[in-house]
Amino acid sequence: MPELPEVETVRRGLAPYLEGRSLVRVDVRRADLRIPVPRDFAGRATNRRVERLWRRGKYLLMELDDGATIIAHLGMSGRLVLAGNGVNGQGRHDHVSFETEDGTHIVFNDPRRFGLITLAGPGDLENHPLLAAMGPEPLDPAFDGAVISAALRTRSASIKAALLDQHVMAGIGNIYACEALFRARISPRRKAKGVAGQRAERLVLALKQVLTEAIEAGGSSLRDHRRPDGGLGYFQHSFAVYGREGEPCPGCNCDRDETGGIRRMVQGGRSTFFCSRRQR
DNA sequence: CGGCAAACCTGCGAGC
DNA sequence: TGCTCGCAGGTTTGCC
Repeated sequence: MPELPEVETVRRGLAPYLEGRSLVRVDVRRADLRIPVPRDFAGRATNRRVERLWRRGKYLLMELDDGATIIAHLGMSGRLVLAGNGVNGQGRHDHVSFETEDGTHIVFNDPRRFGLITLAGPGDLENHPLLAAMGPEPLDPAFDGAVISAALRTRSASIKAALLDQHVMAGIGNIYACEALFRARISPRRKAKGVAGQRAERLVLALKQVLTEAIEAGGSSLRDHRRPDGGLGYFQHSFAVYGREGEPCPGCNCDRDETGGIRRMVQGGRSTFFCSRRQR
């Protein structure tokens, strides 16, 4: 499910229930996620207070009062939801659950188990292998044309592939890569190193805008994404190209013919949606 | 380094 | 109704 806006939506939804609260009970019902939940996970998290719920790229991070940090990634199908919204903590794919001191139950549910929950000890987060090499946050004010140009300058891969590479920048997935390239009018086939100057400026602006708008809309609910309260995001209604193969291009209104309309191609095994007339 | 395919795992919709 | 196929928002690994 989750790219940066969806993870940020989850963070915002859960923060009021977690920040400043102690975890009085932690249950691991299934530990064989993408990387195994550590054996001592429940013991190390129980009776710790959550100081801060924050996000790095697509990772949700729960900083605990002993300096350790719970690391969660939702993979393709993961959810972190408040119990009671169709999830009770006992379901087939309810793998980990947390209960806070005021009786709130939060459940990590992930049918495909591409997600993970683990824990970094005090001081270990910065060097944690999952996070250490991650690129900059696209919504950081310091993320600008110069930063993105420097990150892309050495990359001969396509710009679409570069956007999906979490070492280049953090949090972009297939949907927002397609949407940002459309807004920036850049061909997904263009070499990443060819995105500099004005193109880089347009791309930075497009990324910031599409991510911000998506967060404001509560993310995109296609198959799996739910807000922590069970509610739907609705940014999917604002997609310009993603999943719109065969439709007229909303930018130039070109219709489906030799050169126009929204087309789908496969890059690196992932679908790319684009308008070859508008994106160069 | 790059590009690609496959692997991880389950569910869903389309088509027959 | 029921089966098979293809596809899915992510990431890693291995091969050429």
